Amino acid sequence: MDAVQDEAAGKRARGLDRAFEILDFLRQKRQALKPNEIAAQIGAPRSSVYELVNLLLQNGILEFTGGEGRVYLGRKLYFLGAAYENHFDFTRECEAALEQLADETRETAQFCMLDGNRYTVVRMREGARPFRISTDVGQSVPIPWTASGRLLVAHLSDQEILNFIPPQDFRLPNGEWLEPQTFIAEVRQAEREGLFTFNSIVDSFTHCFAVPVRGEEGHAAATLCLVTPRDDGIANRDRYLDCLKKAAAGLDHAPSRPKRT
Amino acid sequence: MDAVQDEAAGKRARGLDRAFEILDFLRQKRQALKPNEIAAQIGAPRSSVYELVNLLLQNGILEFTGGEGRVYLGRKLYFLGAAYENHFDFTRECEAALEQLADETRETAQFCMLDGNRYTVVRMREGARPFRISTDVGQSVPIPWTASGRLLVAHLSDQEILNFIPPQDFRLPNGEWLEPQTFIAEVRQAEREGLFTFNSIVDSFTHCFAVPVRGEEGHAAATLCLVTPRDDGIANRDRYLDCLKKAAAGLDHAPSRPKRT
DNA sequence: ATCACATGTACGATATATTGGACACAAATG
DNA sequence: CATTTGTGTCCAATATATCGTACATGTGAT
Repeated sequence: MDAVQDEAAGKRARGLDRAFEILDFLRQKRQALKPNEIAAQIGAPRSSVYELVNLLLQNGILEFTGGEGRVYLGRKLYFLGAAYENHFDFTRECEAALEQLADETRETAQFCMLDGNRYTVVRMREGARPFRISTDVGQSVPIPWTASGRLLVAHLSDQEILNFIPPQDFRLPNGEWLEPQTFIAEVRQAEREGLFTFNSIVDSFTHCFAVPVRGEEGHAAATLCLVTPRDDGIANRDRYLDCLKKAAAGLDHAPSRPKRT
Repeated sequence: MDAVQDEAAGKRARGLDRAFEILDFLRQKRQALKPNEIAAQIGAPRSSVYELVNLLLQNGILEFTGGEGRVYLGRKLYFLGAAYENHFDFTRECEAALEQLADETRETAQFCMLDGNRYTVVRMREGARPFRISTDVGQSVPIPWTASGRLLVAHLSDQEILNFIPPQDFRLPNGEWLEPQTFIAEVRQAEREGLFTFNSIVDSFTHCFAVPVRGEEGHAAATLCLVTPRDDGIANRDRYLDCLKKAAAGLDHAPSRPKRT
C-alpha cells in the first residue's frame, strides 16, 4: 500500500521500523558500525538509535564486533534465517539448477529475488571467465537496473508498479533517466515472452538473460539469470535461453513449497 | 543482567521485545500460525499481536503462508541471516570439520552454539547408524540437558551461570531435578579438562562427547559433539576424543573471525 | 435455534517510547 | 592553547503505541 512511509515531517518513527531500518542498513554496509555512525548515516536521532541498538543487543539480534563499540548483525538473525530457509526449502534445488547452468553454459548464473521493493542476487555461481560482476550477492539494487526486475514485478498492475518502485530508482547508474512508461512496456513484453534479455545498463560489457521461476501464486517468485560477455551472449542466445528455461522448469513452484506437511 | 524481564505484573511489553518473541516462537514451532494462535500460545494480548504481525508483514519479516491468514518467518530474515553468515564465515570450515568427524568415526557429529540462554544444534552430520537423535537442528534446548552446555557457559562465574540459565531448565526431561551446584561442578570439571562426556540425559541409549571451539575472546564460542550408542562411545572413548580435539583445533578462533578486513 | 468458540477489526485511555537537547569527555585540528 | 568533531549518557516533554474491551462474523456442537 504505502510504499513510502517516512514522508511526513515532524512525525515520530515507530521503533520497530527504525530497528529494521538499522538492520537493513548494516546488511547493506556489510560491516560493523558504531551506533553514532548508524544514526548519522540513516538520518535518525542519536538517542533513538542508541536505545534501539541496546535493545537489539540484548535480544541477540545485534552483536558487538570489530571493537570500539561497533555492532553488526547477530547470531539470532542467523537462526531465524536458517529456519526460513528450512521451511521454504529452495536452497538445495536452487544450487543444483545453478550448477547445471554453469556446466552447460560456462557463464555466470544467478538466482535472484525481490528484497522488499528492490532486487537482490540470492545465490550466484561464477562462470568459466569470472569477470567482475557489478552486483554482489546480497546487495540490493534498483529494480529497473536489472533484466530480472522486468519479470519480478510483472504480476502487478501498471499503477501498482509505479507505487511499488521508489521513483529515484528509475535514475540509472550512468545518470540517465529511464522513463517509467518505457520500463512498464518492457515489463509487459517480458511477461508475454516469459523472458527478458538486454545489454546490461549497470556495466557496458555484459549481456543479461533472465527467466522467471514461478511460485505457488503463479507469478515470478524469483528469476534465473545468466550474465555473459556481450558477444558470447548474442551468439549463443537461443541455446542459453533453452538452458535457462529448462533449469527454471525444474524449480517452478519450488520456492514457496514447504519441505513437508 | 536481567535475564527475566517479564516478571512484573501490570507492565506493558515493549513492541520490539514482543516482536522478537513472536519470531522466536514461530521458529520453535517451525510452522505457520494464525496471529490468534500466536497470541494465545505466548500469552500476549491479541490486539498487540495483530498490530505487530501486520507491521512485521509490511517489513517482509513475516510472510503469509499456509493459507487462512497464517504467517511464518519472512524472506527478509533469510537475507539478514545470510549477511551474518557471510560476515562470520564459520559455515564452510564447520562443514569440513563435521565431514572429517563423520568419516573418522562414522558417528553423528554436531556443531552447537548458544541461542540466547539455551542450547541449539547449528549443524549436524548423521552417522553411519542414523538412530533417532532427540534434538533436531535449530531447536533450542535447556543448557543443563546437554554435554555441550557444560562447556558453553564455562567462561561465566558461578553466580552468572545461575542468573543466565532459566531456573526451570534444571528440571530434566525425565522429571528429575538437577541441582544447580552439581551442574556448576560439572561445568568447572569440563573447563579444566577441556571436554565433557556423559550418558545422555535426554535419551537412555546414547553417549555424548563435547569439546569447545574457542572464539576470539578465548572461551567456548561453540562446541563440536559426537552422539554415539553407549557401548560404542565407551569402547572408543579415547579415539573419539582425539578426533574431536583435532577437528576443533582446526576451527578455533574461526567462528568469530570476519572473512576479510 | 441456541450456545460456545475461533477469528479478525475498531477504538479510546493511559503508560511509555521516541526525541531533542544538555552534558561530559576524549581526540583531532587549527 | 583554543576549537571542533566524535562519542556516549542522561533527562524531561509529548506524541503515540499498547492493551482492554466491545463488536462482527463464521462455524460447529448441542
